[in-house]
Amino acid sequence: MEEIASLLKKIAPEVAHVIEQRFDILKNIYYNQPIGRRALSVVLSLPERPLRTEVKRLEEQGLLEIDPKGMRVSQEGERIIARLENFVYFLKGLNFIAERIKGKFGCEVIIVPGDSDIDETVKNLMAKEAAAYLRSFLKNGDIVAVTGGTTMAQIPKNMPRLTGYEDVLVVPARGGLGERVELQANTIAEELAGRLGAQYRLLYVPDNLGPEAMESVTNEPRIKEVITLIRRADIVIHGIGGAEEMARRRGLDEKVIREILESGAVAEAFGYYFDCEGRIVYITTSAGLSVNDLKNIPKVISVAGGSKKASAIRAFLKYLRPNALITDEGAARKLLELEGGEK
Amino acid sequence: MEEIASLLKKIAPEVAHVIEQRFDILKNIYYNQPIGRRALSVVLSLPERPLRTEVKRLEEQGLLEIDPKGMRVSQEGERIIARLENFVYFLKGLNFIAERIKGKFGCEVIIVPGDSDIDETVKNLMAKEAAAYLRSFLKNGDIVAVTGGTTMAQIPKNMPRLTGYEDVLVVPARGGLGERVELQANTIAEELAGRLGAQYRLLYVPDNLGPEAMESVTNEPRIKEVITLIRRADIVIHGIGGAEEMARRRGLDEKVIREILESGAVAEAFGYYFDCEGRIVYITTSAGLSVNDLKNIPKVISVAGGSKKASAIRAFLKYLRPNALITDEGAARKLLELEGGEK
DNA sequence: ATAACTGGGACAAAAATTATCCCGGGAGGT
DNA sequence: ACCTCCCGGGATAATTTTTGTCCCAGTTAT
Repeated sequence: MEEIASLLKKIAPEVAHVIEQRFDILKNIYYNQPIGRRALSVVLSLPERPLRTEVKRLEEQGLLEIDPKGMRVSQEGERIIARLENFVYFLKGLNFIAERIKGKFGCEVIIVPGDSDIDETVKNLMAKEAAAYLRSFLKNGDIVAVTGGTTMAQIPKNMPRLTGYEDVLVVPARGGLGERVELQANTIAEELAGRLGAQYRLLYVPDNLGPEAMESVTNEPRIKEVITLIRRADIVIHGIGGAEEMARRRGLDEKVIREILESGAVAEAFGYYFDCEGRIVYITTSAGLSVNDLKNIPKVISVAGGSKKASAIRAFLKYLRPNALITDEGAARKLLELEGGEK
Repeated sequence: MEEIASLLKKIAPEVAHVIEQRFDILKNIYYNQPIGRRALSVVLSLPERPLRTEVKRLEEQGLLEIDPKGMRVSQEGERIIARLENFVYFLKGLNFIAERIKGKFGCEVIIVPGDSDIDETVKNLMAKEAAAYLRSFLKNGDIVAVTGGTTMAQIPKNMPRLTGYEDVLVVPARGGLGERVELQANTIAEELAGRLGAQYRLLYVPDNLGPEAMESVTNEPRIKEVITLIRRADIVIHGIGGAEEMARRRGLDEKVIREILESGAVAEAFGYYFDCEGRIVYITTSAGLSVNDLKNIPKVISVAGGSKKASAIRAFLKYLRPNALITDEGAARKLLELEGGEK
């Protein structure tokens, strides 16, 4: 596969673009179906007419079904998407990039093609990889902790319904995050447990309580029990955010935000803010997993993509080496660029 | 490889065409180098301007070197050609066709892309395959018999210079064929022996001698010895010709030609003419291997291509099942067509 | 010398691609 | 039962790309 990709790039480089583009189109239809020609042309930022020719070709190949409701990918098209993603991976030389990142940061690296800053559906690809990766070693008895975020929210949706994981326990890594419900860790934990046919426990603790309020809440027996379970997690899957974006999404005070940013924060994970050297510069008061606990957790999986997040990812990786990083092409390329520029 | 080819055909069928065309171009430059743009446009029957754009692309990729003497393929280009041929094989679905022919005729089938009726260089591909196939089982002590013909003539040229075959003996399958010297069995035997570093014995006996003349010639001790060796051959590599074409090339009388054709002859091999059912309808008087001897020869390799020869190949295969058939796309497709039409 | 190649450049004609409309129809919300 | 919105498909004109066909200067083999 890898060899053919390089062969193709040599003999017909323009062709690579065509294939990548068709993959993008197919993928975007798949995750937005049914969708119309014009709406699609907007999300792909591709002129309508060229899109139309492309779509027509795909339809002729039987990969697309197209009726007055809009376009959908056919069963055959679905099968093609998976194989195509794999091929595009090599076509873009992502295997090479993954190898280099692995060399620099010493963790497993999985890269999906695309840039989630430009194309929302790329998050689905990352989530699918995360789900597949989790599944590859998940066993009964494991405790899985998850965080919130847009990419994390896609993981349950990209996990097939399974059986045989009745003794798995899914928990949120930390308390409520003041985000939209569907992006909260609690929601994601519950949904993931649903897909796995597993148990789940939730943790409702507001962020940024005062010290004594926090104390009294965490001493509630039922809450205390959940926190204990969380700290004993075998697997953590978490997102990484940009510092400013996350601070705003959590509705922090403008003053606090300025303070955080002035201290050099670029990344956020688990409610901790990191500067570009991976130093902790601010902590959101919250219940659940602290980053110190991470060292005792056998399997840490970081999931984050988008070229704008590259520096955040880099900062977090400097703080902690996870077992695996699942990211996208946009972030991966930028990450290498940042690293290369420094050396 | 096969899977990627089918993937590519599904997702971007036009691309397949581009790749096949570039392969054709590269291949034709390789076998005719150095060659100019215009001359190439003639042998490819491709308009000059499109060819020019293609050539420019290939040059940009470093596959072509291009100077005032003409175009040549670079070292990298050479490496690409081999890999590309293999890929084009699957892209054209020749694996599938080979399987079907094998099923119908029960012999190994090797198909190379292209049609030697249209593109002369395809004969080189067949010859290269024949050479590689021969090499795969040739061992010291073997006697190899070869016939004449345009495709056969390319075999020595596509055989690398080898050592370790000092005890191999290469002989012509039959006496002189009244053809141009470079296409005669004797010449080919000598050249092949040269490449292998092997021994060779030649056989100069004119075609169509009268019975008593033939008798006296074949009783010559030295000639008799060679004929004995030929009959003991372990491996025979032979071409198959169209009946009319071969009769003319041998300079037979117009009257005889008409007679042969009227008896339904479509194919020629070893000086024997076959009708479309594989029955022998005419025999050129000549010394050497007779088709009866073929049954005692462990390894028979038939090499012939070009869509116009499909019916000749079919006729010969009905007469005798060789161990392997090495042919080209044009003949293979036509062959299946003929078979399919009958069933 | 000269004839027959070579690649590169130029340019008008033709073809394909592009952008941008409009139209009739069905779905979903009201 | 309506009304509105989005759907695919068709049409058209402007624009870009591709195509065919020259000529030219240099190189090589005769």
